[in-house]
Amino acid sequence: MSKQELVVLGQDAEGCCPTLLSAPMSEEQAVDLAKVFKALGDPVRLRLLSIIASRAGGEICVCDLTPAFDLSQPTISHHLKLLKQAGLIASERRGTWVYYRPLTETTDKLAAVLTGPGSVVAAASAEPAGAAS
Amino acid sequence: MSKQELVVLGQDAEGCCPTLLSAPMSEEQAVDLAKVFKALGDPVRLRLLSIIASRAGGEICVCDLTPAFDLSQPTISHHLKLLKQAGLIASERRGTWVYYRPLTETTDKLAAVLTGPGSVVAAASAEPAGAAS
DNA sequence: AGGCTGCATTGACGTTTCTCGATGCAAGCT
DNA sequence: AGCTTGCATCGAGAAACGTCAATGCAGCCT
Repeated sequence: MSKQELVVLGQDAEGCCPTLLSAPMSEEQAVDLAKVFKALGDPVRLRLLSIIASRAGGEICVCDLTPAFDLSQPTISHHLKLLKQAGLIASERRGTWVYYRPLTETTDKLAAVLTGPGSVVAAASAEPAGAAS
Repeated sequence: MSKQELVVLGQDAEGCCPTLLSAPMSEEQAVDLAKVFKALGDPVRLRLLSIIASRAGGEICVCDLTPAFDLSQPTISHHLKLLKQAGLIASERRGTWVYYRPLTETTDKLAAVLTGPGSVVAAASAEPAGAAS
């Protein structure tokens, strides 16, 4: 149970105001947030996420994902794992195939964190949705 | 002139729709976006940015920044450089001191990119502001 | 059962990143 | 001029990361 999906980012432990820009953040907060941003800090993972998220049905089979890259299958699998651990996507096995779908709660929260108090985009509500298993 | 500040993210070369989640992104787009996210993918830089951005006057001297961390001065300087190259902060020298200030255009655009079409936070306008120099 | 296909895990290798002490440079001081 | 202070740059060493071929495992199909 050492490498679980990050649930953080949801409950802002300190008590309030999910934002990077309005107040100095704690070391702990920073460490957790950095994990998610780090997951987004790679072109392959960014493209993977964008492909998964833009999928009409809301999910996509790995078998359709792998051929979109000039990379080996284990490499794609590795990147998917990191995205999953960051709480950005979720997976489900159905028969022989594994399907991935985006977790928009996480990206929404990230967007809120990036939105300063004086910003064009006002930080909308951002209620703590109960994280799934 | 090899290591300039990233201006990207501003003009979406392909033509439209600054979002990660509504359509697959090009390799080029992904590479540029990844640089910014990578800059945010470190706890120290995240805290640096949050301290800089939450500063009332809009700017802060490096001399006030360094003692906030258990790191050497060169290390802080290095992280500030990366944040600057990512277009997240800007610096100005005044006399002996160097002051840093946040570039909220960049974080705003990141937030927009992270906001999917069906999201709680609607992708606000996001008109292509003329990029500075 | 035996074999095949889809995906994850392992182990290895080269590259990048983070950190430091040492040094360099610019600006203000005596 | 010399000294001191604030910040950046330069190597160097350790750790983390991205990638691959090889292997493992689960679920189908004869």
